Amino acid sequence: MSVNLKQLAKALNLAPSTVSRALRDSHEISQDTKERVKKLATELGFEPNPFASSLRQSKSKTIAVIIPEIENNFFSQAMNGIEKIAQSKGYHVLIYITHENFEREKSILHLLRNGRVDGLLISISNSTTNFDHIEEYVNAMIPLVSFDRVYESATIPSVTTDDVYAARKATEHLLAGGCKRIAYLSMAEGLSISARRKQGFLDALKKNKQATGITIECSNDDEKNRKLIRQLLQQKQKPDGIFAAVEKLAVNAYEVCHELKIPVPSKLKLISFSNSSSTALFDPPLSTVVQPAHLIGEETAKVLFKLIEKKILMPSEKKQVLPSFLNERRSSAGK
Amino acid sequence: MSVNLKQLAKALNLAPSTVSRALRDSHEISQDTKERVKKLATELGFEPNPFASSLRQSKSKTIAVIIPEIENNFFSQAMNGIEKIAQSKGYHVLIYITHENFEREKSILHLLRNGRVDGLLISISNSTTNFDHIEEYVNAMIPLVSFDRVYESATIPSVTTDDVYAARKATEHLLAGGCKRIAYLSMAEGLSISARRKQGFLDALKKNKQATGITIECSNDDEKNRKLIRQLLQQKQKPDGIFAAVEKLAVNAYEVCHELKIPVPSKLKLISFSNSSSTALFDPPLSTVVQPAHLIGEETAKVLFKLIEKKILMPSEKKQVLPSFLNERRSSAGK
DNA sequence: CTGTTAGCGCCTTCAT
DNA sequence: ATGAAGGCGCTAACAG
Repeated sequence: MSVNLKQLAKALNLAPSTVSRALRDSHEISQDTKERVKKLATELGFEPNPFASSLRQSKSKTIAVIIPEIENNFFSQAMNGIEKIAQSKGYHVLIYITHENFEREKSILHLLRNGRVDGLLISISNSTTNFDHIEEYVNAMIPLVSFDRVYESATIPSVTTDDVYAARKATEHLLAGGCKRIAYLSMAEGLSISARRKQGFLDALKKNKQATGITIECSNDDEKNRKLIRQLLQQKQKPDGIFAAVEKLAVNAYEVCHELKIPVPSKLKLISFSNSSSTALFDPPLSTVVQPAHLIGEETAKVLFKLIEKKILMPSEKKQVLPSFLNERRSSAGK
Repeated sequence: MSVNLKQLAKALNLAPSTVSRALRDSHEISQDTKERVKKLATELGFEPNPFASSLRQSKSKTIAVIIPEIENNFFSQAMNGIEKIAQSKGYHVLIYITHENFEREKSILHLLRNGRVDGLLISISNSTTNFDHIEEYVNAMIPLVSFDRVYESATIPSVTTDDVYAARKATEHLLAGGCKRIAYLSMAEGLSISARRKQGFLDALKKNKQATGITIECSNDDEKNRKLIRQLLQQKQKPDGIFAAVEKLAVNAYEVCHELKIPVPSKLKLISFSNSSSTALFDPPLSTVVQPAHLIGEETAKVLFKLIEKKILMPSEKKQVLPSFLNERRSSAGK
């Protein structure tokens, strides 16, 4: 391949150790040699072999990001934020997609327990029920931070949004618009996040005695979801409001509304968690609860780097909660 | 950290090399020892140090993906396809986002010229005009495949869609719907892909003498784009059709149409390149040219792995062209 | 079938 | 301010 330290040293009539120090700006090298070394290094396009230095220093300058999916605005925005911080720190980013598969998540984590990365960021798959594979990292003292879909543990830092609050606000918004019977479309129970959003939904209803709530468990299967929603909207006691826990389900709901020609928002109001900006162009424009995904990514990465650099975390950084934003649009407009 | 090969060997009363071979299923190790070794290895949770073996074998089992952005359905879908193939091959994936910045692209490529990865996939930034940094890889014999936004070079394999054809088809679709004056909204000239789409647009118009075309150069700035489109739609000779080269611009066009209350498709027909499935819910549903992004990702990765494994590429694999799909929806419905 | 030896390229003592 | 030597953990070549 290309030139290595030894060759560079020979070309300069210096010892490899001197060259190594010069390149790393050691104070015990004369200004003169430093310049000489750096000049030739760039000329020859020298780049230190990352494996040799990782092996020697046992650190990789690499982090891993493990996410359930990437074709999802929330995760791609978070990824963007993470990559930005990592790049600014001179770190490399490995990406792993679990496809919501617990076994895959386990085996990826297992794979990374060997020093390949200096730390990892994870958003947990929705099929994950056991957290031993995460606990292992705590024991192994490898920095790990979880975000959004977090593992609720005292020892692992996390960055989330206040899903309970946001879901309550969204539900209250529907109630304020006059909804009396609201359906909550949820995805994958067992996920902390899903439980929290449902909690907020129920909290809002509890405080409002005139309204009732229904909960519909949906899945990743669009066809099945539409069927469920179709049944929901065709029964005698049909809802006048729908709160979708994830954008995908709002899309399914829209599809059914279009199909059954149910006027939104006059007969049915809709709101959903979503990070897609084009929901503004939906027919009608979809009201959304937007999570600060990019910021979540940035903050998660920042916390990880503090851990990697062995800095002390402020108490507020250990469990960071960022506010979501309610975007009121026509789909939930009051009468 | 955890246990290493030497310790494992000592615990088994074997030489490190024997253990190494046993774990890699070498044919010259007895079934008996293999089992003994593997048993203890999993018991102790042994994972070989990746840097030591990468250093020794000078291969990293890692590829890099360099893309202009990730908050874009095309790229996140392509990424998904790439990651899928890489995972099936047991490879790790490093992700780098250039944010359409040429300098960043250059420095990332520079950074990777040292063996950190066994090969790379790149989709070129739209501010890239010089390709020396790519040529370097050809000279260094490091496998590199470009996709979608490719560098047109005889030596570098690529995977694209037939943008000329797809753009021509989309334009012809507008013409068939009765459009006489079509505006083409383009992003970032200088990009091969943009040039190709424009070419297809012009080709279609050339064959149709009754219609004329206008070209509008847009940018990444939504505000400016809307202003340009507003001007376009308010002039005396306004277009009756718009073809957006990227989804972002279609969104801008929709925004302006809503704002100016221009009825789509009766007064203005719209079509756009896009990989967002929720365009079906737009008001009105947006006609799109959809690229097979996931497949492009898969194919690109497959070609890269053939290169890495030093397999011969079939002629058809060197410059792979996959078909896009025209999704006719209401926004471009004929009168 | 298993062990011994050497070295991948770098960084870090320890000398000078 | 510079050099020499050793070793990070693994694997491949060479013995036996």
